[in-house]
Amino acid sequence: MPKDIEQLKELSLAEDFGRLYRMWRNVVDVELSPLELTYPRWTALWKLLRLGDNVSQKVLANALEIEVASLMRTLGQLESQGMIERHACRKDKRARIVTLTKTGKHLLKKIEARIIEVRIELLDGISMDELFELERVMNIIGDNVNKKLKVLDKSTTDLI
Amino acid sequence: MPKDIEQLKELSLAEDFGRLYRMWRNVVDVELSPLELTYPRWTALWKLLRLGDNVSQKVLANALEIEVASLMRTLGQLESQGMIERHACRKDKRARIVTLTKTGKHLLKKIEARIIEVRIELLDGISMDELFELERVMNIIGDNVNKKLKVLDKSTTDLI
DNA sequence: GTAAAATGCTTAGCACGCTAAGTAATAGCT
DNA sequence: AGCTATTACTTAGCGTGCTAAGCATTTTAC
Repeated sequence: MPKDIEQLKELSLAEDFGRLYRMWRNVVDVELSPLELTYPRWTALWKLLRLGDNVSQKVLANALEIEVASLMRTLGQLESQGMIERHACRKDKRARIVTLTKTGKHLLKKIEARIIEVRIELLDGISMDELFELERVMNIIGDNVNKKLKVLDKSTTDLI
Repeated sequence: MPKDIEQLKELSLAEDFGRLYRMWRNVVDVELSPLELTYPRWTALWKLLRLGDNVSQKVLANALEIEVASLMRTLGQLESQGMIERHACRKDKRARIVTLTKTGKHLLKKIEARIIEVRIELLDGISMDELFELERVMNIIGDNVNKKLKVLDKSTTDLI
């Protein structure tokens, strides 16, 4: 897969990813700010619903593609807002199971339509095929990064 | 551009953007850590070189797609590392012009090859055409976000 | 020419990602 | 069964993005 070095120099793909992420989050934040919901909060609620509303913190963090440690703050906020509850798992006392409260479910119903509308607006002019292609290419990059990180990790542990 | 609502619900594009950005940054951080260079630092140096090494902080921030305020910390660090210098612009005393020092230029020469190698590795399996297509689609999303933000901004200032 | 608006920088403090280190519970090995 | 490694969570603190507010300078409008 030979590439033109000069073109590669002018790329700023990673910055573009970061920028799009921040911009997108910003739009949704503005949209949902009347409901006291920030981006990490509503995505957690949203994902929780889609996962079946009865999963451990670890499973939820994986689905959200963030670290468990990063999720803790958000879950704490949602809990004190009365949107979710956390209770110890019976089978595995280490794990804490997260569930939506009635309030949380109710809120989700209210925002669902808005979220979808925003997605449609922000993806205007892009076909589903182009979208899947976008995801495909991004997944390749993700895989490459993981491969690379594994190598880098190995090269440091080798020194021990 | 009609879209399948159910498919849209399962998307997590913004999260993917964020994840890729963090992962990519992480790889480069590990690669360049022996040189005391973090991601924002070397990208600033890199972009500065490409802009001609004699630009205001504002121009640099724009090129890096971040806010001037965010750039300040990084420039401060680079300055105290002796990589760049900032001096008042003669024509406009408000502006501060950023230039690479000899040390900075020297360092850039050293890392240039590494940066390109990493890009090639992380983009393995993706053709230049696919890459341009990726950028094209991402730009559309960026434009849509900007349009949307403009509308949202207007709708709040209208209330004043 | 001066008052008002805009611009460029700076500082201060927030948001949300991360890693590192610690604890309790579980799983695996002999 | 008991020792060790692993797992799930938690806490603490960092990094890098942001907005808000303030200052000095420049530009614009009258």
